[in-house]
This record gives sequence, C-alpha cells and structure tokens, in this order.
Amino acid sequence: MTEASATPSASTDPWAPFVAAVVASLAEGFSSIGVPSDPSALLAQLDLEGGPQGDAAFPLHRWAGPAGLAPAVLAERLVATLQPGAEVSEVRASGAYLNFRADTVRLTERTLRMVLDRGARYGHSDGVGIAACVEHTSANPTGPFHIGRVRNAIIGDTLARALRAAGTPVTSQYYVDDMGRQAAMITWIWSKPRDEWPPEIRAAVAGLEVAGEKVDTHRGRPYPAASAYLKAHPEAQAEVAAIVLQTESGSPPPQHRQLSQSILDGMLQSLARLHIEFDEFVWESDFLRDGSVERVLERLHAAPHAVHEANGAWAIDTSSYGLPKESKTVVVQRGDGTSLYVSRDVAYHLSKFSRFQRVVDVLGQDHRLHAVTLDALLAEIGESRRPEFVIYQDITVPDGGRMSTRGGSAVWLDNLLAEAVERARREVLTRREDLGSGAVEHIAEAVATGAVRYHIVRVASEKPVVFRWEDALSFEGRSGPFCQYSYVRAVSVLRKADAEQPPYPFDAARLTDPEEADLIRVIARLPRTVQYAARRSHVHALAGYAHDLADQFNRFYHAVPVLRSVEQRPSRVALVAAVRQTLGNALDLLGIPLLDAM
RNA sequence: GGGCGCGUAGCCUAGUCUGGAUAGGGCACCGGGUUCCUAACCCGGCGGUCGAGGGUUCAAAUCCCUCCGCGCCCGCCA
Repeated sequence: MTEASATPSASTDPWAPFVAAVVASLAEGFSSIGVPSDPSALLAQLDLEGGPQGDAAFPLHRWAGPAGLAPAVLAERLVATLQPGAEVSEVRASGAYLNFRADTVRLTERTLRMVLDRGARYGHSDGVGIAACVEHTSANPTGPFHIGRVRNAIIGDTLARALRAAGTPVTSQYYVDDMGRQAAMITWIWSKPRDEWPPEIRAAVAGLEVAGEKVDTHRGRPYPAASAYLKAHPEAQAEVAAIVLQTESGSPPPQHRQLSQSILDGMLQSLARLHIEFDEFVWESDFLRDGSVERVLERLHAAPHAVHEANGAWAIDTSSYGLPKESKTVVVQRGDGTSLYVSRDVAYHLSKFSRFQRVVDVLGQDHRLHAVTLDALLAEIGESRRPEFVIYQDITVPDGGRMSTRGGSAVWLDNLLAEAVERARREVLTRREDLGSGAVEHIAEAVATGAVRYHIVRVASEKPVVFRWEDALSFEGRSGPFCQYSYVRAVSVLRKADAEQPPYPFDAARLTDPEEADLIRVIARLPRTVQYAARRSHVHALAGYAHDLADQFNRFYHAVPVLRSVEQRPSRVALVAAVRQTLGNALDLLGIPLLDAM
C-alpha cells in the first residue's frame, strides 16, 4: 500500500502490467454493476503489500455505500463479473475484500527477462527531465570526522544514489565553511610557530602526535584546547576576530584556505572508505568574493519586513512566518557591515536554484530553525522556490549524552571504522582459515563498512539513534553483512554452474515452487521501492528491501536445490543470477560493497 | 516557557503522508536442522493496552484534541 502510489512503468517495473490489469478489471467490474469509479482512486486503494491472501488486495467499504450493498455482498457480486486473465490468475472474494493473485509464470518470465536484460540498470527508471542537488555532510573542517555527522553523510549519499536510480540527475554538494570562527580558529593556531602556542594548548597535544598520522587528526588535535583557551582570553579572541574580518573582506591569511582544505582532505579519506564521495565542493567564501552575498543583502534591506537597527545592523522581522517569538527577528548583517551565516546561505541557495529544479538539504534536527529561517528569508526577497529539507535526529551515546564535537570523549569515524574492521577480521578468521591475509583484509574492510552503513541507514531519519558498538557492528540478522553474505551465496552458486552461462536461458514454467514464486515477487519489487525511497526521501526503505530480498533468497536456498536439480537446473540458475543482480543493485544503492567470498 | 521531532513486545525497528483483513522484521531467550550449492544461514516457539485519555468514523498504530515522557532549537555562532 505504501509503495503503491509510485508511478509504475511497464518498461522498468515488472509489477506494472499486473497492477494495470487489476485496476482495469476493477473498473470494468464496477461499471458492469453500474457503480462509477475512477482508476486513480482504485489504484490509491489497492494494497500491494502481498502475502498469503494474494498480491493485491482491494477493500470495498468505500464503494459499498454508492453501490447500496454491504461490502461483503458487493465483493461477491463483483467477483462474479471478474474473469482471470493473462496477468491475473485468480480473483477471490474474502469478506469485504477482493484478492488478486498474479500469474506466476507470466510475472516470472517478465521479471527475470527484465533483470537479466537491464543488468545494473534494473531498479533504475528513466529520467523525467529534472536536475537535483543534494547537499549533505558539510561538516566544518576543524578536525577528524565525527560519527554524529556520519548519519548526515550516509543519508545524503544514499538519497543521491536513490534519486539517480529514480531517473533524476543528481549533483551532490559539500558546503565548506571557511568563513566562520571555527575555520578562523584553525588558522589562528596553525599560523603560529609551535613555540608561540599558549602552554595550555601545547600541553593538550603533548605526547599524542604520531609520525604519519592523518592530517585531520593532526591539525584538529589542538582545536578543543584552543577553543577553551579563547573563551578565557579576550586578546586572543580579538586575533581570531581579525582573521574572520580579513576573510570577510576577501583577503584571508595566506594559509587559511589551504589549512581548511588539508583537514577536509583527511575527513574525505575517511568518508571514501564508506564509498561516500562528492561531485562538487562549494566554498562559503566564494559567495562573498563573487558579490552574491552583497546582492542578497541589498535585497534584504529592501525586504517588506526589514529593520535597520540603531547600530547599523540589518534584521528581518519574521514573526509572520511562524517562527518562535523569541527568534522572530533575524539579524542578517552585523553593525560593522559583515554578513552572517544565514545571509550567505541565502546566496548559496539562489545559486542552487539557478542550476537545479529540485534542491535537497540534509540537516540535523539542530538546524531545523535555520531551515525555517532560510525559507522566511527567501520569501522576503521574493524568491518563490524552496529547498526540501531532510531532517535527521542526532546519534546519541547510551548515557543519553549528545555526541558533541566539543566533548573530550568524542568518537571519530576513524575509530569506529578501526573497531569495525578489527571485529570483522576476527569474524572472518574464525570462519575461513584457508584465506591469505590479503583476502582477509579485503573482506574485513568490506564487511565492516557495510555493517556501519547499513546500521545507520536502516532507521528512518526522523528517529533518534542510540549508538552501541554491539548493535553498530552486528553481522547477523538485519545487517549489512547478512545481505553481503546472501549475495556471496548467489555468486558462489553461479561460479559452480559451469554448464549455465549468460544470458542464462530459463523456462518460467519450471519456477513455480512456493519459495521460487515468493522470491520472484521480491525481486520484482526493487523498481517500486527505489521510486518510493526517492520520492519520499525514505532511504531506509532500501535497507529494508535488501534485507527482504536476502531473507527470501536464503529461504529459497535452503528449500530448493539448484545445482543438484535436473530439469529445473538451468532455470534455477537463471533465478540465482537474477538474485545476484538485484541484490547487488540494491547494495550499490546503499553504498555497501559487494564481495565474491566471505 | 514557546516551536519542532520522537514514543510500536526485555532491547532495536517497519508500517503513520493517502484510515481498511489476525501490526511485519531483527536481537535476546527456548527447541530443532550441516554425509547436501558457504550455518555470517534455515525451521519452529515465546513475547504487543502501537506512551495515556478523549473524539471523528462502518473501520484508528495511522486523522483531530488534551496530557505525559524523551530529544533538539530559541546568538549581531555556524
């Protein structure tokens, strides 16, 4: 039911002809007993969840009134007029419901053919002529990547993949903040020779530095101590403020951007292990340099609710935009003429609108008010377009504390991955004594990163996640490794099927065992799931799908012999090939590595 | 205090947009399964006042109201 309203297309969705046939048959049935019906309303009510009752269920309560009949009576009356056809093998009345069963041979024929023909494109749909931008991650380059922010990166990267598969060309963007106090603080500390560092800061890094350590680890280490030092030393704060001002005026200290870039490079190395990469990096200072911030400020000065404060600052009264009353006045320009983050963000969004029809921002819930403010400012300057916000809740630690970058007990992504790889390595070694160390490391890395990505993407973004090692690095049940393992099984069967080769000819009539029929039905669901995930930005649906498919394949695997069967063998091998392709495509959408052995 | 989000078995979670049949999974726990294609697996069992209360409806986890609990935000920070 949930995924039913995604637009089905017969060329990319194996379920589409069956759904169309059911709707047409219902329309005809209603018409034959003189009850008006609208196909889109019929489709909206159709429940495509599937189950023992059938592949599509249709509740009749809503039509009972217009028909002047009790629902169950209407069901009996309708079922008498409906004939099974090529797509629909069975129609049954059950209480107030009509249950439709798809013709398994027909569905199997179409699904396997589509999967084997389309290959890596199976699950993907044709474009609709819209270009999208997904901005995600955008963590300030002040130190190692923190696991609190990794949820943003995983949701954003998966959404970008899902949108691409759904036919929308996507540009992923990382917005790099080189304008604020945080970046200035990095420049402040690192542009000084080490012996000019305040003793407190020197003490904080003493003995911790290791030769060859990652640049983000190295450059980020003094940051917490520097932050604390600055709070207590106004004269040092003034130095940082001077750097902010230089940056604002377009002449930052020479090493400013290079420092940000080097830390960013280290952070990106960590993200790359999770197969998260970006199409573009957008530097905040660019919008100052090209004058677009100035133009935004001019438009804000002339905005309907602009307020010119006594000290020269400019603000916008946003009380008519539903903002909390304590924050109804948003300052957009300081008294000294410098800009603020929100104003620069308006300029950034105008630049996005000029290139993309769909603009998506992935934001932590702490940025919710910022999102509302941004909308209000866009309205104030007469811009009618708006970004879509995908808001996710924080990842917290078990004692309830928020995983803050400022905390001393921070958990870095690098630590998480190191621990994950170590656990995965132990797991591989207990199962496979025959492998060389290179193979072990390769598998451990893939299993570890798959486990981490899956664990974080599996939960709906609006739900909080409590971080526990034993859950995050689970390799069983609903996990990334479970899906990877199922994929490996399919690969393994195909490797041993010497007699059968692509394009894997098959006879759909030989694939009618219950486990085969069920498996086909899950395989056929990928395109619909991708559409749903992209349209609703519910990337966790892809994680659920990958598990469902792996799960059903395992049931099939245990119930039905493939290589040891005789007449069915070629067809079953083709089915396994379709599973490998479909599960592989689903894992690609999730950014989870594929393995051919575990 | 105000705004926003969340609340589903011991733990985690799907379903909530667009109300429909006995609320799907996973972990843990209990009982089975490997001379056979990788047991990171499979089969069976146990476990639910869908936070509480009211309302709307033929029908409510889903919509409306009130309340409770948890989280986040409410800077001339980003």
